Amino acid sequence: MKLEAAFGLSRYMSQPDCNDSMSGSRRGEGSLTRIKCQGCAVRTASLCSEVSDECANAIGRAFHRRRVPAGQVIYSSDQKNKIFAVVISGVVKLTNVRPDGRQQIVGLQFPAEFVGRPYSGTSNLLAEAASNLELCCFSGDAFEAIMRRYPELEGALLKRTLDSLDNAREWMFMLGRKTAHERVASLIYMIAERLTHPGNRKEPMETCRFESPLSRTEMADCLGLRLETVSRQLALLKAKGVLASSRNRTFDVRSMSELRRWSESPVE
Amino acid sequence: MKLEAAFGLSRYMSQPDCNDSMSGSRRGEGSLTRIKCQGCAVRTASLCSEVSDECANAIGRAFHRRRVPAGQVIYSSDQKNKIFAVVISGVVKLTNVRPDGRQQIVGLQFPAEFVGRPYSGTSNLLAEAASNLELCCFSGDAFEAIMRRYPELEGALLKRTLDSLDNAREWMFMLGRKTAHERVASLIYMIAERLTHPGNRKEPMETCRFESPLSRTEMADCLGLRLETVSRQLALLKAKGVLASSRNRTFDVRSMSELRRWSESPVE
DNA sequence: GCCCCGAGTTGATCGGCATCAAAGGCTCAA
DNA sequence: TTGAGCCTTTGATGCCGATCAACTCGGGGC
Repeated sequence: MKLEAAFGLSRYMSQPDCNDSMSGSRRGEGSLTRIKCQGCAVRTASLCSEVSDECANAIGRAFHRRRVPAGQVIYSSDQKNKIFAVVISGVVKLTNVRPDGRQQIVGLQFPAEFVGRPYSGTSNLLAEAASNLELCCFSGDAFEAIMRRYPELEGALLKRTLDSLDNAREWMFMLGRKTAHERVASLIYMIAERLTHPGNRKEPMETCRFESPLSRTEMADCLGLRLETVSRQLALLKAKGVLASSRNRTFDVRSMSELRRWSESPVE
Repeated sequence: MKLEAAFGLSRYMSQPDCNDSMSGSRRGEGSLTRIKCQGCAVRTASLCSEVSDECANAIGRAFHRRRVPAGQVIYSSDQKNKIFAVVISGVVKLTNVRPDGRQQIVGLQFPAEFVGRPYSGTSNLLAEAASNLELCCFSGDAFEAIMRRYPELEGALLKRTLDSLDNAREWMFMLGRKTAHERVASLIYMIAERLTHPGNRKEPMETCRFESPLSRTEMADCLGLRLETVSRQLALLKAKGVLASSRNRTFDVRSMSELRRWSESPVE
């Protein structure tokens, strides 16, 4: 018997704010979590995999699945009710937006990664669905209660936050010191790597093909460039044979090693 | 009787690698930590203030004080023995350096802040003393042992790591979207704020004066600019009356509110 | 088929910061 | 006092990416 069927995609409603009716607060024996999470595509890579069974059960009792269409806001700093989530599929973008209209994408959360800001900080970020999403969501209260009860969860979050910080600092180098050509190559390389190996870091395939979660404007907002510049640099990479010509959002990487090389050498 | 005297600056040796002889592993009753940490300038703001007495005692038993002269490396990614520390005084810079010579400063750690990367990640950072430092140091083994024994420490670290991530993301906006003029104003504002209010965030004074921990080259490496550009933008800020003319590393801010305004508006 | 609309591409020009160059100022030592 | 060496400032010029503008492409509605 396939347990996935009972929790498969067909059960999700298309309304963005509807919760899966099987989730919620019904008290469960230990095996409930096992059943609920069995079909989860990211269960071996997400933070749930790092905590004790008891903590995992508490998580299993509190989450609800949610689908979010591309473009919809997941949270913004001006709303009070916090939300936390693990990305099941799709990509979340974190944007720093200013009153004068300038904006910078400061983070992308891929499947198995965590979304949300515990201990409300000073940051002023907007989290949006870059593509259609499936999320494993927690209300702020529920998640914080679990965190207080199971400090090990803080440890798991700490590891992931440190990884995010490493990523952010790598990105800072790009924003401060790389040329436009390197930036575009870096972004495509990063997306290819993280889309094809969610959660863990393996050697990437030499060729790959994927749908970009980002438009040209969004790529530019990631890279500190304008969309015209992104477009030109993509044309250059195609001319070099690193990318194959394909439709707008479809990327066809012919050589990941070449792409990586271009992402680190300033000359054209 | 002044306890500070017993642990005052006069006891520090000038050799960078010498440890304070009073620190170390002598088993202590609860009050030992209280005595050792009593004179600590950052004890109310650092992460030690957020943990239980028992955990604080374990920390108190494990640390050693260390002075580090400006310019010296604290840790680099190629060395295996890890180190962790709380900054007592001075500023630590975290630099992302590449083989081709390009570099970007991706973090500054001020007094009361934490230095070190638990759970060794993928990042390739160099931590150096930007100014003369006093550190409260832990060996990698000692610190990780305490962390395993007292998970609450992970919670305290999580809070600080999340704050660092917020800071990094704010900095990413600067690197991606601000003009040279805004960048220089942002940096001076940030340094002034953090130097004059170590640890906590209050409204800054309208005027202030401080010694910069950074040379022009280092400021440029923070901002993704060249040192000549930094110099020109500083001249502009002086011409506007936001900064008063003073010697190279002495900054004399005449109006923090004006400085903040210039750090957010793209026009000159 | 038709138009419309938004996203992306390509071209022409502009401007801000980098780059190259030289001079000023401070510290230290002889 | 003088000169060396380093950091910083200031000036002249050039280039990369921004900006403005026109065009192409593809999809959807009628």
